Amino acid sequence: MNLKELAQHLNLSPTTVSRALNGYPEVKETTRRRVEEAAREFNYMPNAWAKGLATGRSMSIGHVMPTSKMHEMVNPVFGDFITGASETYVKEGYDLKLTPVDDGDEAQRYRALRTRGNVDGFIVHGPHLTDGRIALLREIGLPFVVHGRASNMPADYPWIDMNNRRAFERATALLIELGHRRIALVNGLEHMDFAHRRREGFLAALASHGLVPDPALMRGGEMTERLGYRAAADMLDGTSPPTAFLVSSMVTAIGVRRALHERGLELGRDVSVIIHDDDLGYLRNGDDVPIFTATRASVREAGRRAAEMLLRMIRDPACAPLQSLMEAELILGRSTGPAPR
Amino acid sequence: MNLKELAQHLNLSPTTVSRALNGYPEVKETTRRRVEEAAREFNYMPNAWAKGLATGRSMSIGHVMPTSKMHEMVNPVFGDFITGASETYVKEGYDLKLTPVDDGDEAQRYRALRTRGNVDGFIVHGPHLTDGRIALLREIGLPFVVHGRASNMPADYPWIDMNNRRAFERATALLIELGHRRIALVNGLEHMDFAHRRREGFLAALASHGLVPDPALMRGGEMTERLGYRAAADMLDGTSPPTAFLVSSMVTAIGVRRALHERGLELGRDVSVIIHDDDLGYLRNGDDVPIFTATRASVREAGRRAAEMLLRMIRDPACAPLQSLMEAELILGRSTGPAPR
DNA sequence: CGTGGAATTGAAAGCGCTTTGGACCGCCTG
DNA sequence: CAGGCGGTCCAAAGCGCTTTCAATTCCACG
Repeated sequence: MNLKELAQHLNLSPTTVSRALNGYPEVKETTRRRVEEAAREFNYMPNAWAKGLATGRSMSIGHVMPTSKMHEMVNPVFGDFITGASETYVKEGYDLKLTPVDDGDEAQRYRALRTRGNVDGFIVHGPHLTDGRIALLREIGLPFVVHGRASNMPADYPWIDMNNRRAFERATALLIELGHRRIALVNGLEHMDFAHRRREGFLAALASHGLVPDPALMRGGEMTERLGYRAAADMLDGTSPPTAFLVSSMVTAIGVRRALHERGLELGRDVSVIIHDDDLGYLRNGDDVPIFTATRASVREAGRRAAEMLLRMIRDPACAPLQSLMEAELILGRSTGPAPR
Repeated sequence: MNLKELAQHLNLSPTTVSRALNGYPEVKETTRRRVEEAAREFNYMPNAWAKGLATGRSMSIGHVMPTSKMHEMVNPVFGDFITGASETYVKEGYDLKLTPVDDGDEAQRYRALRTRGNVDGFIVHGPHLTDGRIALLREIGLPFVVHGRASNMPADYPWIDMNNRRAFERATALLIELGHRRIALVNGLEHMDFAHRRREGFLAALASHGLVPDPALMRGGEMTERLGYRAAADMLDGTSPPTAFLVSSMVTAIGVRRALHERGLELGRDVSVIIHDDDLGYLRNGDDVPIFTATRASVREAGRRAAEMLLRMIRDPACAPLQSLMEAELILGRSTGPAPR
């Protein structure tokens, strides 16, 4: 059943039916109802391609995930973000188009999505400190929102981010107040912007308490269980082991915990750990009582909001670049305690 | 730059240019080259909407994720599967369209995707033992591939699955051979087909060794860390605790490990654990030496293959339903050992 | 009653591509 | 030389929708 057939059934012109269905004001209320009813009855739905062709809008959003950075991107964070974004899209009638892209032809690919006209906007995932995609997308001229920021770029693009710096600064300060002096940082890959900011927060807190950072207690890498295990193992077996860890992800912290257990150390008594918790659906930080003390911010919520921002910018192209900073909450679990003497 | 403009530049008709670009035989070789060159030069790409409208093919595949089963679906397995599928799609010029769907209007939504004509096929995620989507999709008439199977349905639809039954049967047999008699199963949600099959495999192995399953040692649920912890804690504190665990996921096993450690039990010595390992990118089961003894099958590879099957069926609609069963490999890690006496 | 403006509806021209049904040309065959 | 036949190319008709512009109807009002 297409528009023309539906119109014939109703003894109306396609014009009127189209208008009725799209909420234009110049159609009589009774006609509109008649049309809507018939549309429901025959289960009519406009053909997306024809509509896209006629309107120039595609009603879909491109999420481009770089595959060479796969380890970083195809991770639960990505999944949860996408889910959040989808919740918004589905409400507004948008679709989500996922495009993996090999690192080389990134520009090529964005342009293709543009000129083939099949997305109305982009979400950019996993920005680096310096990230060429921002200039590229601006040049391409389609609305976009970056999940995260790129510290080394002029900050006049649209983004949504969690306040990584503040979160890690607060967490570090908490550990210091608990008496810890040798605090380790197990971070993500530090060319990624979020990890860089976390480190800044960490360093700022140390500095403001007059502590000198020890390079031996800072480690960055892909946030795997293994990284946590290795980093913790090395540090704990070192000459002057840390009494506390700041860990960038739940998964990594599990590795840290493994190293602790292996050495007969008890979490929260012998060694304190604070993690950043993205509040992922399937990897919860305890239920009633959090296992880990954590800075927490829902990445799913970020996805929802990013999508809202993007849609708003699509609807109103004149709109200034929207930006949004989310604060993490600091929640107390059982993994922190006063520094052992 | 659109087709017409390109044609004018070349002093050709749009017809010829279109044919040249789409590899039709009735265009002179020199003309074709001229056209291709110009297309490259002006960076011409056909408008996807127009093309879709004209051809009736959309060059995109729908992945529908049910949001009420979110906990099960939006998990790393889903992410890795998608990644694998994308690798295939991108090679063949397809796009991946992600649609979350509220449980109620599932049928509605599939139909909408169909009649609005914006996908050429579906991948079905997370089949239940009895799953209405299969009949629905068949009725809708678009090609589809199910990731997993639905045991209670006639098996004449296209699917790709891992041999869950065999994997768990082998794993159980291994534990029995190591002398274990009280073996616990910490499974996924057992209305999900994969979990059901795993349990069958587990039971079959017990039976064929003359062992009687103990309901107190079987638990199913969402495969979270917490499930593993709770299940293990309860069972270990019970009247006759198990000496070995069979665990359906890496994440869950981490919870089991936590319970063990808390009780001063050592993995592989006091208690053996075998997991199923989906070989996820960021949650590896060790590197050189696997931490857990595991049945392993790459879910990403499954995604790749599922996509290939689907594309083949799209190209050849007369093609019989493709089906593919992948075997898991059993890898020995450090989490298993002879039963303590 | 006539009239102008608002309300309502339609005809038709795209949107950018594919594809059908020729047209034209050169060349081979009988 | 007529007829036929590949080899190339093009004009034009869609695909199903939106949107501009114009037509028609309906009323209120003078």
